[in-house]
Order: sequence, then structure tokens, then C-alpha cells
Amino acid sequence: MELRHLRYFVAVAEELHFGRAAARLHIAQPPLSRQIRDLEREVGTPLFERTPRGVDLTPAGSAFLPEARLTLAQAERAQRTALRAAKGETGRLRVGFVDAATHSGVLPNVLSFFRMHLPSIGLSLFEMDARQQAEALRDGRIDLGLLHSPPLDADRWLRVEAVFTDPVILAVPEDHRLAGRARFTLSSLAEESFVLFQRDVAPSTSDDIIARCRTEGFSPRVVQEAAGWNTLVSLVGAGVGVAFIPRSLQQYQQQGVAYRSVPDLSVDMELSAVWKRGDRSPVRERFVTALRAVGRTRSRVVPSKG
Amino acid sequence: MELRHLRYFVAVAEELHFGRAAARLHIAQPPLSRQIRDLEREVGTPLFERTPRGVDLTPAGSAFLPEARLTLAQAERAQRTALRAAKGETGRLRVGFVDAATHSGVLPNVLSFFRMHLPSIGLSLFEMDARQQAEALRDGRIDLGLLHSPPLDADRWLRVEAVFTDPVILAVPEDHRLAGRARFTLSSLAEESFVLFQRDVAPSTSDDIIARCRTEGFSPRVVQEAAGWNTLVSLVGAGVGVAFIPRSLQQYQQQGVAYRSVPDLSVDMELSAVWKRGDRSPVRERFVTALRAVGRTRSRVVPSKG
DNA sequence: CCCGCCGTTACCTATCGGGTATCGTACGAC
DNA sequence: GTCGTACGATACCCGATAGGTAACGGCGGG
Repeated sequence: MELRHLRYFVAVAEELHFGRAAARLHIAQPPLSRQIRDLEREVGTPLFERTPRGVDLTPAGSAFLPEARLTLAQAERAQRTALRAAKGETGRLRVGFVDAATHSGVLPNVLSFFRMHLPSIGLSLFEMDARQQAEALRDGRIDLGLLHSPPLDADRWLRVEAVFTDPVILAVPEDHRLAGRARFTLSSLAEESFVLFQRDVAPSTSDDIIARCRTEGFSPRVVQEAAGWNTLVSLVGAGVGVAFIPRSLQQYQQQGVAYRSVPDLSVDMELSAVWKRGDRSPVRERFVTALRAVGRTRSRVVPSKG
Repeated sequence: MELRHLRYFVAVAEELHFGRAAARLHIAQPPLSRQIRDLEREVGTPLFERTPRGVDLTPAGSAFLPEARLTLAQAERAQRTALRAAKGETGRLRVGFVDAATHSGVLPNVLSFFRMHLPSIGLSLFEMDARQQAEALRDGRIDLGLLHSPPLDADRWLRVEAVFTDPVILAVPEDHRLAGRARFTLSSLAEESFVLFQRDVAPSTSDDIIARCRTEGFSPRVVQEAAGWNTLVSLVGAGVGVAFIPRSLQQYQQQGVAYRSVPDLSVDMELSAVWKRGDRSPVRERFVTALRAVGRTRSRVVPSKG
């Protein structure tokens, strides 16, 4: 049995006339008769009762008709589903992300965009640090990662694309002797006490900053390390020291903390999307496209207060 | 797109290997490659990603797989459904019946048999007299009739088959002067008052009885006509007269009525199934078969008191 | 009683599904 | 590196079969 038989059967069942059905199918009438006969032989029972003025459906034919229609509809549905999946309009995407991706607002914006415009895409979200993301990508547990520091061997097997640039600014206690100034040079911070984000989570940014300090002739005196941005900013608010943070954190306006830019630091934290080289998933591509768009917007929109 | 393409696709998707899939399908590998390529062209997107060690499903292929399986299953279901309908195991039957068909117990028994053993057959029941049944059959509103007096032109376009024979007996008021006798000859009733069932509903039985009376040398004196069997027997109980009734009514044992057989009357009411000549409905055939079986049983089982 | 409608049968053609032989390529063994 | 191997793809052939044309048969209406 082939779909052709079902298409022909439905045509005859609807016309109740071999001649008209054949015309509708753009074939001659005798081949149609033969296809129907073959179908009846294969199904195992007559589906039509031939009358002098046309044909009638047998009980078996009447029962077969709706099922045949369903089969044809299901076949079309199969094709449509595949096409939609190919266009990335349906499917599932598993995303690993560092929490800074949510702080910057990039991830929430993309998520709400997907819920709104592509509701038939299932999204699975996993908060994990850069190392975990690399492992999960390698094992095929996630399709996309969002992180700041791609693994060193990334180029070999990953595609990395920066989607959002977050300049690093300075957080100082409000009662700090330097809080009065609007802007800083990096070298003016040589004597300060620093609270730093734990290096192993975002090593490249940490290293960049420290390297910049060295070129200014000092090594930052680290009095405390913190494992999360919230903790970090709280420590600053408690007067433990000053800290370098991504500008998007500024929106939370923690009590007792002032935010100042350090123009000559010019270190950025780049949020990057990473995925396996050779992954052609259209859903992943759509997600990256959305990330790019949102990342651009937010890079412009987030106010750059002094 | 044909079901063949889907069968081949599923095989390759399950094996993830053209060679093994081809073996499973009992065809060579090159034609399989070609069919898959044709399918991909028709669907409009690649379904497999060819790798050196075999193939992987693309996202479109993954989406297509369950839908293809559904399509194949639906096609099989269509065939099974047609076969079951051909065997009369599923479908719908519209039955017209006279109420005597329920009194005799024939119809209720067949109905419970169908509910029990063929639950997927839908039954529509319409109480109607013989004339209405003939019209409904002609118009295709019912598939089967159950009646006592087939229309006169029945042989031309109907098949009639007696399924249950109900001998006619006599109902007499208990205080009637003849109630003491166990049995009657027809001629002994020459002087009685009769309550008769309205002729137009079951004309042939009425006429048979009256004809028999005539051969015994008398015309029954009809003092009342009744339109339903209940009314008829009630009138007998009220002493209005005696009445000929089908034996199966005896089971209701109406107050004040005695039932006596009239051996030399030998008129039977035959419950007949009627359907259109040329109707090959398997469900109808099953129903008639069940009617025959139940009719035989009940003809024997109903006690022949009196 | 004949004509016409309609489905079937008979036979031909051509498309296409399936087979065999061969090729191109990526990976692993050495 | 080189060779061998395990894939799927390609090229080409053959036979099955879908589809076309012509003729046949049966039932109903004029």
C-alpha cells in the first residue's frame, strides 16, 4: 500500500465516479480502476460497489475513508514538521549559561523573545560555569553555552562568538576617600585594597585586569576573593575594598556602593556564545541570531553613568 | 512522497547506517540511498547528515521520524479498520422495529448479545410500524426492519426472513363462561365477542385469522379494535370480549385474563427481518444471524401453557 | 430495441525502483 | 606518512509497474 493508493481512493470516494476522479487526478480512468483494484486486493476486501451509474462505498470503504484521509494528513504533517524544524521554528535547545548572562539582561531578553515568537521551541536552561559548559558541550548534554572565558582549546572544536560587551568599571564604597571623584585613572588605584572575583571562574578577564595594573606599575593588593557578584558588591558596600565589576551590575544599585568608570582600564567582559563546530542546528542558529540582536541593543541601551 | 519513502527513512533512522538498513529492507544499499535522497528533495530539507562512520539525523530528521512512524501506523490502522468493517465487527446499524419485537424478547436478546460481543458496532433503534419501516428502508434511513407483515410488493426489492414464530393463542376474561376449558376449537368461538388488533398495523395476521374463521363457517363479531397489545389485553381483562394474541404476550400475565391455545387455528405471527435486496452490509448480516439464533431459542424456550 | 454512460479488460509505453560495479573519502593501523 | 577498510555516492543496466489508448460489456433511459 502506498500513499498514491490512498490519494486515488479518496478521490473516487469523494466523486463516487471513476471518470471524474481520474480527471481530478489528471490521469486516465483505466489506470485508476487498476490502482483501486490493487488497493482492494491489498486491504483484503472490496471498498467500492460498482453500479451501472457509478460506484458506492461498501461498509469497509466507508470505514476506510476517514482513516485514509487521516493517513494523508499525517503524511503532510510529517513533511511540514520537518520543514519547520529545518527552519528552526520548532525543536529543543539546551543552553548552559553563567549567571552573569542573566545579570546583563541578555539571556532574559532572548528567552522572552523566544516565548513570544517561537513558542514551539522548547528551551532547557542550565546554570553552569565555563568549565562545566565546555564538558557539557563535549558530551552533547547542551547545545549552546553562554560564558565569559572560553576554554583555551576552544578553537579546535568550538565556535565562539561574542554577543555582548560589558565594560569593566569600578565599584567603591560611598564613604571611600575617592568616592568624590567622577572618574579614575588606573594608576591612581595603586594603593587600594581590592576585592576580586574568584579567578578560576572567569580567568581571562581577571588576568587582563591584573596585566593592565602591572603595566601601570603596581600589583593590586587583593584583600578578599568572592565567588559571586552579589557577594563581591556587598563586600565593597561593607567597605572591605574596591572592586572591578561588569558595568551591567550597576543597575542593582547596592546600598553604600558608588560606581565609577576607569577609562584607561579599557578591559571588557565579553559574553560569548559557544557551540560545537559543525553543529548546524537551525534552532541554535536562531538563538545565536537573537543573542546577537539583543546583545547589540543592550550594549547601547545600558546607560553609561560616570 | 510515498509510504515506501517513510518505511525506508524509518529503517535508516533506526539503524543510522545505510548498509544495515538496506539489509533489513531486503534491498541493496544504492537504491536505498537514492530513495532517501528523493525523499529529502521532496520534503525540502536534508534529513540525515552523512558522516564517515554512518549517518546522523539532522534536526529536521529527528522531527520527521516520529511523524513518519505515526503515518505508517495510521496507514496500517486504516487497513485494519476496513477489514474489521468488512467482517462486520465495527460499523453502525439502524434498525426499525415493531414493539412486538421487544415483547417477544427477540430484540432485547440480540441487543444484549451485540453489546456484549460486538461493542464497537453502533446500533440505532427506531420504533415504527411496518409501513414506516418500508418507507425508511426505501429512503435508506434504516438498514433493517423487524415486522410482522411485510409490504405486499416486498419480493420486488426486499429480502424477508422470518426469524421468530409466535403462535396465536386466545385471551379470555377469567370469569368468562369458557375459561374453564383447557383448549378450544375455533368453531366453538363462533358466537363470541372479539377484540381485535387494528388491522392496518399487522394486516396479514388479522386476515389469516378472519379467513380461518370463515372456513369454520362464521365471521368473528368484532366489538372493539385496539391499537396496542397492552390495550387489547386490558380490554379482555375488563370482560369486553376475547382476543387472539401472540403467545409471547402471555408472559405478562395481565390481571383477570386467562390464556388458552386454539390448536386448530394454527395461525402464527411471524416476526420477520427485512432489508434491501442487494444490501451486503456485514453488520446487517451479523445482526440477522443473531436474530435467527435468538429467534430459534426463544421459539423453543417460551413455555406453551394452556 | 437501440443508444449512451461507465467501469473493465487488453495491450502498449515509459517511468522508475532495484540490482551490480565502481568510485571518493575519512579514519585507523602500521 | 601510507595503506587498508568501511562508509555512502555515482553510473549504468534491467525489469516491474504506473499510466496511456483502444476495445469490450452491462445496465438504464429514450
